[in-house]
Amino acid sequence: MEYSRRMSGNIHDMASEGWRGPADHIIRGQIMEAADAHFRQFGYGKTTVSGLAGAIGFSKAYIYKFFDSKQAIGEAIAMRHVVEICDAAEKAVKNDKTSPEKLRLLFRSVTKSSVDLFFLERQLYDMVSHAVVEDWHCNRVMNDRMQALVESIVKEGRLSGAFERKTPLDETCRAIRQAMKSFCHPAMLAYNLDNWPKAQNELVNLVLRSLAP
Amino acid sequence: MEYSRRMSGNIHDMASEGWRGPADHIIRGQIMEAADAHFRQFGYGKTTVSGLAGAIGFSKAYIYKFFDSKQAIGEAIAMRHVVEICDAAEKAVKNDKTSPEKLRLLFRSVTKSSVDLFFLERQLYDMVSHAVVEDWHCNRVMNDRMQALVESIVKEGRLSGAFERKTPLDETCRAIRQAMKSFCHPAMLAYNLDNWPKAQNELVNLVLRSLAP
DNA sequence: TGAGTGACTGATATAGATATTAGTCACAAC
DNA sequence: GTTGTGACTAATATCTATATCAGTCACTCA
Repeated sequence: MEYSRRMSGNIHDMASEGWRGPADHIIRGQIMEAADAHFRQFGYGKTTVSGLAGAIGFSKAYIYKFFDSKQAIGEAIAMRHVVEICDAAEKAVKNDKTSPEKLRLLFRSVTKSSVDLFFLERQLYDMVSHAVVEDWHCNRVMNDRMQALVESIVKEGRLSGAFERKTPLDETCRAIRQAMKSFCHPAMLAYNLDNWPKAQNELVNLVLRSLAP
Repeated sequence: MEYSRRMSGNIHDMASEGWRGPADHIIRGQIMEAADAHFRQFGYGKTTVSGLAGAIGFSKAYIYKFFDSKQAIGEAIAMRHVVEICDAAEKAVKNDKTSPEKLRLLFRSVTKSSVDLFFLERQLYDMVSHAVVEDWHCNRVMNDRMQALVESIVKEGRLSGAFERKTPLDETCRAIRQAMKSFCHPAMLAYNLDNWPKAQNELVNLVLRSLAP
């Protein structure tokens, strides 16, 4: 299916909340493609379920054979973009760089993805913001993957001797993510649009100094 | 005057933007007291300039002999609370504690003040939020004072040998304030209400590790 | 000349009637 | 049993007429 190719991992484990009927039905993919296009063009609020149904040549009632609600469709689309952001971040750190470099690249990648979404696909950004602010399921997925990524980098850095080993691992990782929230959280992104590369670089420098052995 | 006693420093330098007529006129004080009470009770949006005027026994037109606009009154009130928060912070670090302790106390004080405002005076908090988000004048004042406070603590810590001296002072201070934004910025406060003492403590620990010589 | 105001305007908010929309269900066609 | 829908309801959004409000100004009164 078109849509599942764009997902990493098992799409059903991550995005199947609010789904109805067969998970791999072809119509589900058509609904999601239509939803993606409509959310991009009109935004989440102005998109109607009837419009979605019309776009793929069915009646509105049929949509509800595949999704619990309009929000469930929104979550599925938001999840795709959240997964894209996470995938890009994982790809950015999957190389031969040092642990400090990886941490730097991780946050640069996430912020870059978010800022791009903010500027290039504002309608989608607004929806993803809602997802984060209202703590949709996809937000949990995002947080878990980010936590895991940070943890793996810090662990690696500790093993290689690049990072200190005294502070408890979980505290360190929580604090790092908290520090970076002022760049990653949608509610803050708007205040850092002008000079985020410099400000973020300085913040990562601080984080790396805190990790020094 | 009642109101100026509650200010530290020169109130005219800080809050006189949008003022009209004599700065020390007794009516100005009455307007501000009425405004403070109305903003507390009804919020900024639901408070009317006519209501303010009626409360002190004058007509609405007279108010405009003292303030450019309703927002100017709002700024003056927001400034009072911003100044209170800053004063509390300065008081919290004016003791014989070590520099690391001071940094810890500084951020604890600011967050505490903000959270208290959030819970106890929600209407005022909403107004102060607007002031910060829309970058009113009082926000500049707040930022400048906070920057100065952080800088003085870091400088002192560097002199005493408690903090490292390699990183440029201004970069260090900017990064520290950026890191703490996820607790100080009104847009983020709501997401950290549940466990801010623990999360903030961990973040300050990280900052202090980054400052270690 | 300074203190104070009624009456005015354009912009904004409110309210209530109207129209869309999300979501369900019984049912038809195959 | 699977695919698909028209008709329905309750909730929500949109529209519009009305009222309120921010802000000004010419004016009065002392």
